[in-house]
Amino acid sequence: MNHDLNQPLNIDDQICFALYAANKRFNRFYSEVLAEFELTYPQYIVLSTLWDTPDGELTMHELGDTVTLDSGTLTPLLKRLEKHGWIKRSKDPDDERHVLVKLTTKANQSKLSIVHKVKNSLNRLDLPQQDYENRVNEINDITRRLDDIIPQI
Amino acid sequence: MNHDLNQPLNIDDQICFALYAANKRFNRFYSEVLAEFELTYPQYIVLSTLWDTPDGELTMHELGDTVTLDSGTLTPLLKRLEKHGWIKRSKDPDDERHVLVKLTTKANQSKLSIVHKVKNSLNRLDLPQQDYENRVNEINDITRRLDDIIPQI
DNA sequence: GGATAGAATATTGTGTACGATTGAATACAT
DNA sequence: ATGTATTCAATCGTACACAATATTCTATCC
Repeated sequence: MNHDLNQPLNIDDQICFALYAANKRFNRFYSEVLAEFELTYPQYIVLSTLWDTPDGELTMHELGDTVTLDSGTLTPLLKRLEKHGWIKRSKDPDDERHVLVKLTTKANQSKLSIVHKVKNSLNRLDLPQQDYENRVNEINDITRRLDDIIPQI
Repeated sequence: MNHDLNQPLNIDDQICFALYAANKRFNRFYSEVLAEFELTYPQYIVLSTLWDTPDGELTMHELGDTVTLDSGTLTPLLKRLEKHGWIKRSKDPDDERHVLVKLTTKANQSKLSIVHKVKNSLNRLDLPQQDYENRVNEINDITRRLDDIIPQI
């Protein structure tokens, strides 16, 4: 894998190529880190979102809004998470159109060790805190700019 | 789509979530831009790579190295590109294990209008040139750091 | 209160991604 | 020179990602 990051591609495309490549690396990185928990990267993102929710429960709709995924992606992903005992799906008794997604005890108990391992692995990136925050802000700024110019969905 | 980019997720994960989100936006962005040419984003990346090659020809192996994709992804993608007349695949007479991927006349003739449209669309991002280059460098730096810590393939 | 519009999720179809396996062609070692 | 190892590409299985459609439930209007 000797991908030359500085090869003279179309200057205009460089930022998306860079993001495309970096995202694939993170995919591989998280795959390895999460392998022992039998979690994929998108599954971890979903779990993280739930861990950050006060009562660990969201409707599919809210979840989809947060991670920008539609039911076509979320339904099978959540079914896999449920099959492996991370979440429980149930219909909202107040409105049976909604599906409630709730963390299981297993998910709550595993949170610490999973987050710990991810944290330790990411530390090896060795990025100063200030750099780290700047880059997050800059990347999010790009996302915002893209959201502005993409004919809205 | 009211994804709050500043929500208090695990600080350690923020950079990968940011990349994950930004990459998805670019996917959507390029999908719209490339729709009229019946090209997907990864297909465009492959074409771009070939356009940047002196004689518009690479082996699958070289192509895979450049875009970091293996045969499992490239073979079907290239078959689709071939079916739509963008490239021609052929066995290397000197070593029949290699598959040569070559741009067609259609691909060479279409380059200008496709690149033009992409360029114009990306201009709407409205990023100063210096910012643009800095961000590309910073994102590529993250890729390099990840490559360093991912047990090599 | 029954027809209809609207909302949320599920399903289907296409296209990446990638690990693992297979198969064909070449290189190599003795 | 023949058997073995290596190298590529293709194939297979699993898992996203998303557009389009179908399905189910709720709200609304008359």
